[in-house]
Amino acid sequence: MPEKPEVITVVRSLKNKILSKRITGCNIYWDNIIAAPVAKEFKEKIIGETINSIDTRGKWITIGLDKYYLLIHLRMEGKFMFRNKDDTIGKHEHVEFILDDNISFRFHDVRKFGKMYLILKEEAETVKPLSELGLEYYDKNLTKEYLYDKIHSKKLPIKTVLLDQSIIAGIGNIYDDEVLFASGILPTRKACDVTLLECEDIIKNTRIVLDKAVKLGGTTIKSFTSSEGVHGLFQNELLVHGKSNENCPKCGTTISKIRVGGRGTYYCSSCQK
DNA sequence: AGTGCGACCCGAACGC
DNA sequence: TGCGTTCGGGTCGCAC
Repeated sequence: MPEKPEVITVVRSLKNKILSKRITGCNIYWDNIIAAPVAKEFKEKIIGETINSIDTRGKWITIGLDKYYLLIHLRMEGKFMFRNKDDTIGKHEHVEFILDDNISFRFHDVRKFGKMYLILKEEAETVKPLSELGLEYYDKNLTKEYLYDKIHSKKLPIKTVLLDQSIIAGIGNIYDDEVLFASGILPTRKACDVTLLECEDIIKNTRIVLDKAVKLGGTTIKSFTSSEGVHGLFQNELLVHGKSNENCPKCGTTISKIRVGGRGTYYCSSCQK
């Protein structure tokens, strides 16, 4: 499930493939991937635009065109494929951009959960989805005071609150578990019971865990590959997520699995308080 | 306003 | 073996 480190990895691998190319054609095979504007309009507007930049904002890929930003969310299994213009469309290829070198740049998503928006550049920061996003994990403004202020009145579990993209953008289910383990905090603790000092720990560990994951090219579990043939290595570094019935690497206690806010959650009942 | 939950999807894993 | 059922994952939008 692409979270921030995986999205950064995808963007890195896309840069030398699509940057400065012009979009000469667009085909949409599953309309629901296109969140806005409607598919027909999306297609008409994007043709003729040049790809000037590629970046990330939260878990969104932000592709800077001439007049628009193309925003792409991979959700669980979205990935990109490069094919020749006339190659057969695969079962899970839902959107196709023809580039001016006759390469077909395709969005592949088994679950069809991915989303794309085409938004006027000047509106990008003020309309959904980017307007709803909180701070990046590396943002200097992400301080313990910021986090404490955002969460100290919330009764939801800390795990759930860290998944809230309007507070810190980019943490998903996997890194959430890892950050809370590193911080020694039970995922079920109410956010309002988390202290200022613990907020500092959470931020520090978020930076350590996500930076390391970025260095290793993200986590490859299930079907995530950043782009064709690109595999991350961070799955080897996971300490608790997906480790139910294995031993805690710190104390040897069996790792527990529960559901928190509907999400599979892994933790050590001895190390996390 | 804050919170909870169904919808969106379909392959894999599971149960019988 | 083969069938039917459940699960998971991020985000949106609706209901309370």
